[in-house]
Amino acid sequence: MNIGQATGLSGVPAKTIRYYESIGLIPAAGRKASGYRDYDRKDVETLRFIHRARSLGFAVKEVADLLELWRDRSRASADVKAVALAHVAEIERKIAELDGMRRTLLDLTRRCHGDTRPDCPILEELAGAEKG
Amino acid sequence: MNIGQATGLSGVPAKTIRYYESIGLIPAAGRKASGYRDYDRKDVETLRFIHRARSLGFAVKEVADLLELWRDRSRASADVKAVALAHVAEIERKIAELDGMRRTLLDLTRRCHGDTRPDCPILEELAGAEKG
DNA sequence: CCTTGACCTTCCAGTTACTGGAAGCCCAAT
DNA sequence: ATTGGGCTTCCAGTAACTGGAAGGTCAAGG
Repeated sequence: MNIGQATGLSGVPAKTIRYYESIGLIPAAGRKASGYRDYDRKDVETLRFIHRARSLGFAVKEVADLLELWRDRSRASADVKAVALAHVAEIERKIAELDGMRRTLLDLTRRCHGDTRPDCPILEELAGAEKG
Repeated sequence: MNIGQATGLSGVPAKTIRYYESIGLIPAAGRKASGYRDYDRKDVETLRFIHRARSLGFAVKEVADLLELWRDRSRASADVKAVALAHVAEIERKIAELDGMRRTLLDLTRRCHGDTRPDCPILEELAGAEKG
């Protein structure tokens, strides 16, 4: 099938599929006589795997690792679980960071009256607070 | 003062200060006879403002907007508050997205026994689930 | 006076993960 | 024959820096 079909079945945009090929995340697709890339069901399955892994926030490099684990029938499930849990920890770190920002901002906005007057604690804090 | 001093007082790395200058976030610094950039307390104050805004997750473009609001003595505090609240909403959107990933991953890892056996629900879900 | 080391300068390149766009070929249908 | 998609490659741009090379400046020590 053409790249457009693979896109439809996998959810990965054509441009992104070509990009993945260019960085070696997926092997170079076969070609038809026309020069068009040719995909089969197995290729689409791989693309779907990649699409899901990316949507769970795994970096492309991590997806490459997961693909390897996926193809290695002899790997221990503990290896996969370790990768997943490390990623969860990273996600939790990001959430904590964002939550800190959110709290600080909400605190600042609560103290800003938000009317037509010019004085604003938000800017004052950004300008002068010793903490941050 | 030299750029190194400005870095020490503002928390913004020298390379980043030069970068901010190159993109126009801050005006070009004055120069000494030697060609070294020369900063004063006001410059450092601006850099600290930028540093804090960035640490709260504002994009550089948004920081530029905040700097303008900061310098505009006649702006309404409501304008500043609107920017801050919009940013809070964006942060909350990101947190929700990350939390969704986290939940899914924790669900998968709970179902993976994580021992030396090769079968692993994590990879199986990535490979085959219809949802994701 | 000379050297040493820290600090400064500019410029180029790399990072992450795509995405947009231009120029041009291929294919099916009218 | 011509239209309209879909496909090809390649170049460039995005966000926000960061690393590194080559070389100028400055203050201190001998």
